[in-house]
Amino acid sequence: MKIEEKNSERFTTMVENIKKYGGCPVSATLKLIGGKWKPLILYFISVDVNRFGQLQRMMPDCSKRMMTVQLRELENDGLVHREVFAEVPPKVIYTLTEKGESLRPLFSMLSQWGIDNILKKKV
Amino acid sequence: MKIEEKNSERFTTMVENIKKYGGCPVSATLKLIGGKWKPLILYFISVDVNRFGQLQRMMPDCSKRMMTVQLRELENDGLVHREVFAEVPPKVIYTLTEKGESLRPLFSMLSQWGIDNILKKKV
DNA sequence: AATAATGGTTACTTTTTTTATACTATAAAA
DNA sequence: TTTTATAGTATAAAAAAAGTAACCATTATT
Repeated sequence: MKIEEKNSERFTTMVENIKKYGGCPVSATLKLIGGKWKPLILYFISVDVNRFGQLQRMMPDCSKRMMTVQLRELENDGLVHREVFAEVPPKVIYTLTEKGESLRPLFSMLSQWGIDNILKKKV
Repeated sequence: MKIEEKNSERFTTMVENIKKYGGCPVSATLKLIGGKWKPLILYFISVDVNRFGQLQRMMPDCSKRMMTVQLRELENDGLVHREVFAEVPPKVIYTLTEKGESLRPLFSMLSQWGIDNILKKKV
């Protein structure tokens, strides 16, 4: 009897999820929030650093192009809302959607895990 | 008064973490678990699908090379332990380290969020 | 008349990730 | 003696992600 069979009851949940939904739900989530600058962008928007230029000043290592690309992806994934004002010079305000807001507890766990398991070593 | 100043108290936590630890703790965590096949590999190891060939059979779309690369990264990051038995044919068993085990609640949240916010749409 | 401010876009290059294919060692079993 | 099993390596090619730099439109200010 193979281990694959022996333990089969133990991982039906995940395997069934994958079959049922056509992919791993964890990977799917990580795909949305895992972009190089996305956690930081979402975080800053969540504390009302919500304009393109403001975000850039907070993240000087993120190029204009990357900022645009990541913001557009976040928008397309429904995590961020982009509101354009018909003014000159242009004014655009980014806010979290409800879906974006719902990530808060997740981010808080990810952050704490990172502090406890990765970053603290460097102190 | 700029918004950056106005809201400064509101995001000192994250900004201070970044300064204190030299990076965003969320990004740091995502870097460890965000590899294309890592969630699935960690999951299968966690349910004792713990040999190279078994993992391959469970994830036929992950090439041998990718499997090796991801397993080595997980090992180097201290999430997975690799035990080699001096047998022929070779026998290697992968297990979660304590650090790897500590990811469980995180994965459970990531999975639920993905089911609720991404995958359910496809049903 | 030139400059600044905002929020980008476009084209091109470099870097990183992923894929594909072939190859390895050893002992046991057919 | 050829095949099977295990757990990988090595090398090159293709694809995806990220970086760089120049450009754009409009209005107000200098």
